[in-house]
Amino acid sequence: MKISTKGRYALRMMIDIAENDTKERVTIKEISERQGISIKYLEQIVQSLTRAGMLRGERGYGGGYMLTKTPDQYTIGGILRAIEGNLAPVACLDSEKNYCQRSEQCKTLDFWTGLYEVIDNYVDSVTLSDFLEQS
Amino acid sequence: MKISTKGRYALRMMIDIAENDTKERVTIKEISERQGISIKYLEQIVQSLTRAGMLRGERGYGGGYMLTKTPDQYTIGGILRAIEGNLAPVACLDSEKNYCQRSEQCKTLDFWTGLYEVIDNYVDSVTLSDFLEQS
DNA sequence: TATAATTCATATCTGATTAGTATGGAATAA
DNA sequence: TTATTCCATACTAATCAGATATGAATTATA
Repeated sequence: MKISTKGRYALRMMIDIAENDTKERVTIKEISERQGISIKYLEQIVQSLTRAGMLRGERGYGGGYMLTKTPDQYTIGGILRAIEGNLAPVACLDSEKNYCQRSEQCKTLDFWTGLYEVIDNYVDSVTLSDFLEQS
Repeated sequence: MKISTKGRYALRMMIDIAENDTKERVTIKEISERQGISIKYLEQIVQSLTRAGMLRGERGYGGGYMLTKTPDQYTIGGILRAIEGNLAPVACLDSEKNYCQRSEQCKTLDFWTGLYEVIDNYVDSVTLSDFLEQS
């Protein structure tokens, strides 16, 4: 029942980019130094984020990453799902692999669905801009 | 970000015992047949529950398990924690292994704490009796 | 045009965890 | 004394987490 390091790092990375977005493009190297996470691991994480359309990357000299939207348009739920897939707390609710034959008769399904909802509601109620200092 | 099969099975097991508690003691064998889970796996799960004081087991002929409290006195949170340990959604909040040095300066800690709280509140707001048909 | 800086794309490795089976002992009623 | 039941621990196979490694593609600049 844990969000992986990738999910946590993705959030820190997005905050870091949002904070430094005013200047030039933000490089992985910078982020790595500020956040104390290896460049190679960050590269992997950032790819999921760019593929999800959350960041735009530009290669070569002077390249780096930038946000594609304003900070208030990113929910934390969106960021986490880009990395972790859905946040279903039990395999039974994992739409990708449609497991359970018992779901018809299952007495616990409603309970798990309720848990899924409180999680989703919470993570979608917070946006990137909530992490930025208002000046 | 998943509750394990042990956690899910523990809940089904507790409901099963609560439903059949009126009669004699409930055996693992019965539960196994009704729930379609192997005896050996259930034995492992039930031990965590008895050690947590949630069930009382009696050995030998005519033995089996029974609840130690009334169904409304079991929160689902309590049952899950007996199996899974705490339900902290990130390692940073796992009190057992006190990880993070960054927690002082961490911008995301409050967010994760909030997620932890909505999860705990939800699972503690439901009790075993909510799964029983009122007759 | 060469070079350094950067992202992009995969492959590989290691250790931990999950999910389950197996083996055998201890208690108890018939 | 035997069948039935719980109790305790060991073992195994598969998957996942958490990275590291290798190298290609792109771009500004000297």
